[in-house]
Amino acid sequence: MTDHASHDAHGTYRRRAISRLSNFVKLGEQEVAQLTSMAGNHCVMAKGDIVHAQSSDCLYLLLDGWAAGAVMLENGSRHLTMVCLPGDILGLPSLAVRNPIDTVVALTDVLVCPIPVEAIGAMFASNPRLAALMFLVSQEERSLAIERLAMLGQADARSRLAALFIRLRERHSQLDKVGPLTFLMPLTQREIGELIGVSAVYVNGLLKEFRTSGLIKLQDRSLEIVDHRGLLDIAGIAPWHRSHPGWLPD
Amino acid sequence: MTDHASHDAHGTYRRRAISRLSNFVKLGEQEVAQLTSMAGNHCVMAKGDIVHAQSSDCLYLLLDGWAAGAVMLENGSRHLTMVCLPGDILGLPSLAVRNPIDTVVALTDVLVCPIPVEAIGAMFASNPRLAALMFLVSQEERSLAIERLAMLGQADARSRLAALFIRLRERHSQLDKVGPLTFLMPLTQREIGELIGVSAVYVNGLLKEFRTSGLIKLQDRSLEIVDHRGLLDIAGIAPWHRSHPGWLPD
DNA sequence: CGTATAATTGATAGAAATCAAGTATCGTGG
DNA sequence: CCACGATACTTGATTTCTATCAATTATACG
Repeated sequence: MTDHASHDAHGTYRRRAISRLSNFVKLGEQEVAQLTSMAGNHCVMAKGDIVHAQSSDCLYLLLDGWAAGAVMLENGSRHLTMVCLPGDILGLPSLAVRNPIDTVVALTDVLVCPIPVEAIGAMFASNPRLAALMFLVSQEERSLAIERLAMLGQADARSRLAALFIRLRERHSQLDKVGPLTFLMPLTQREIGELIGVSAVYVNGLLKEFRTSGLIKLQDRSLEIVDHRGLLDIAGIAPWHRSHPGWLPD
Repeated sequence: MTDHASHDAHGTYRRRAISRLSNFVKLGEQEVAQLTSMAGNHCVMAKGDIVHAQSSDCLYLLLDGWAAGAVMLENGSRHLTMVCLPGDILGLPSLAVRNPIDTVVALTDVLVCPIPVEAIGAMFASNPRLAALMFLVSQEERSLAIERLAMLGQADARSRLAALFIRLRERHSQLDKVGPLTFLMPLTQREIGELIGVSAVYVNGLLKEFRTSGLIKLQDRSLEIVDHRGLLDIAGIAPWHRSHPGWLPD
């Protein structure tokens, strides 16, 4: 994460981020170009920074690093509602609501591109296919949120932790096709607890259990999915499959 | 709910449903007409029916009655992820994903209009303002889901029940401006439990507590919010405020 | 009027939080 | 290179919240 600026001068990060979008539907050259042009100059933010708050009048395309949607409750605790990986657009939900829910915090140092909201409106007018794609991506994230909601309501902490690892791996492998079973997982135990709704102490015990059961290996912020089938069984979920709708315009 | 068909011949239910959309941004006459025309002939479904499953190739506009997004977990339990009121569009999240999450069940007898997905694609091409509005509405629902997610993860059952009643009242009063503090609330205690992630037995105890504390009155499926401020305090949330963005096309 | 569903109440069990204390681990500056 | 503080992790004891079980009483429904 030291060399962001110079790398992105070549558009490396932008291409990677946009490729995650275009694996939903095929995009033409000029559409990729339009997406690229919507995002302004990249900027770096430090771990712990608030990338997006309610007051902001722009969205952000995450180019590198991990972020998370965060909700601060009045009782003082924080919940992390989703993990954001490169290619995610940050701040969409807050377009519709004035309430200060859905802030986005950087979990690592991150590289982002601001996207003015006017560019979103312009995109709806000028390129309905891209608009529909953004709509679709947003529905996918909503579906993921619905799944987390259901598991938080009805499944125990063990299942929720297994589901977290499975979905993280799936989303991560959209980015880097190589070595999809081992990847950098920079979440602290506290953050994992904030994601699945348990205390950090309890996360610690679950991780110990997962390791001794041979489900995962986790050290130095590197996570290896050892027994994928076992994790699926514990989570009680199926692998995620995007649809490839034929109804998009163009 | 006996006379749906004849009433909707006059478009009463359609106008009410669409008015809930248009309180987000002002819609012109012809836009309302286009929205109305997208929805096909209404049909009635019975309490308990599955309104929308994954395989379906159309969405539904809910005209009357209550429905809910439901997730069936492999452990046999069911979670209700959102309450759907007239004016809600059912089935949007499943546009992006093949997994069979997000079914919609009728909590009462309901009146719905099917909307073919091709009509959504056509709307993106022909009326970007309506498309952006649907995008916005969807982001609002995502924000509501994010809030439920955070409360389920970090707040206790008492807070979650209070938050449920508050948000239900707010959404209900978008429909019927009269008597917003008392309204028909057809959820059973079991369904409330499936919404806030606790057992029906525990819901029973919480309701008893709410009644004796003078927070609510609840009988014959009619809910009265007696102490709104008290509920807000227990829930630890603020009233919901839609934004009125100026960036929509047209 | 019988039957299924919903609501209520009490007793017990289990899941996860909190409290407390201690041990890495790491970046920073002397 | 080491000392230092801050953050992250680990472990065990105790408490709180909520589930489950069991039994009873409404309430609706054909």
